[in-house]
Amino acid sequence: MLDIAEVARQSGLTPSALRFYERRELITPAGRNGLRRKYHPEVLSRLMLIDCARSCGFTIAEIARFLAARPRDEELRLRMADKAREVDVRIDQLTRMRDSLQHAAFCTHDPLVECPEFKRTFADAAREEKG
Amino acid sequence: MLDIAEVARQSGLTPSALRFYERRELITPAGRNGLRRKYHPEVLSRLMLIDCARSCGFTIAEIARFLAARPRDEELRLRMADKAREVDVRIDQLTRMRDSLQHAAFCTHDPLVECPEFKRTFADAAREEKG
DNA sequence: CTCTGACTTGAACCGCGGTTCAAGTCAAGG
DNA sequence: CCTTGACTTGAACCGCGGTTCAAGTCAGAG
Repeated sequence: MLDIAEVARQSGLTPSALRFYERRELITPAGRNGLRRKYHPEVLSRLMLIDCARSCGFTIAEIARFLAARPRDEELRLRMADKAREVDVRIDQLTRMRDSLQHAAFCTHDPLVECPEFKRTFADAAREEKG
Repeated sequence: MLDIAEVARQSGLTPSALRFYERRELITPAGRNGLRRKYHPEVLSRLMLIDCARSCGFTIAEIARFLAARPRDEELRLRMADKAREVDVRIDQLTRMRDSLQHAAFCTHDPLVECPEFKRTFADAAREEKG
């Protein structure tokens, strides 16, 4: 069993963030030693999942619903499929953004935003949003 | 020239958001008609760029610095190259997240989070973060 | 048994990205 | 000229994702 400081150290989160996640029902301590929380080591992989989801743009509330999901929850399935499509769109955006950044890091236009190649990227993005 | 309501309509933002962006120096009206802002149509493509950057996880402050960039700003170039690498990592994360979501939408594990295929995804993510 | 210092709680606060509100201005139509 | 209603301002407020603080508890070392 791990205490909160150990979980914090291994997960890279602060104790206050862990308590905050608990209030939002993302994690639960395995038990207490007096007042002090003690955690199963498995909490660490759950925290990794949470971290990954957060950095993919899910809110805390979404993650909580998701973690509580059971296979019968058809509505949630639909939401997940929706989210998968959203994520796909974001992947395209990010891909263009990465290409633009790479170009911008070498481009000599002044100001950089006026670079025609750069502008084309966003024209493409706009076209895709409509089409 | 467009008035603020027209820019709002065409960009999908609210007038208050446009004024907020102005305070943060993301956009500037071309002039005023009395007190009322009037905008060049070009502001719309700038707003699309801003929107794209926002949805790629840039903060308002980052975007402001970026929009003001000139080719001599070597520090900014480095930051952009860094950011390109960060974005690349995020693309990988999102790709895994999309795959997981697609799987989860059909998976029958109860609870869904306990699905081994699902867990593998995050184990992969963890491994990649180290390597 | 006493002390210490890491833990506990709830409540207040923070920065971000805006929105909402009250009060005032003013361009355009009648 | 008068009204109207879309604009203007600054200031207060919002939800999110936490952090910080004050006050209290208590496990374990000495």
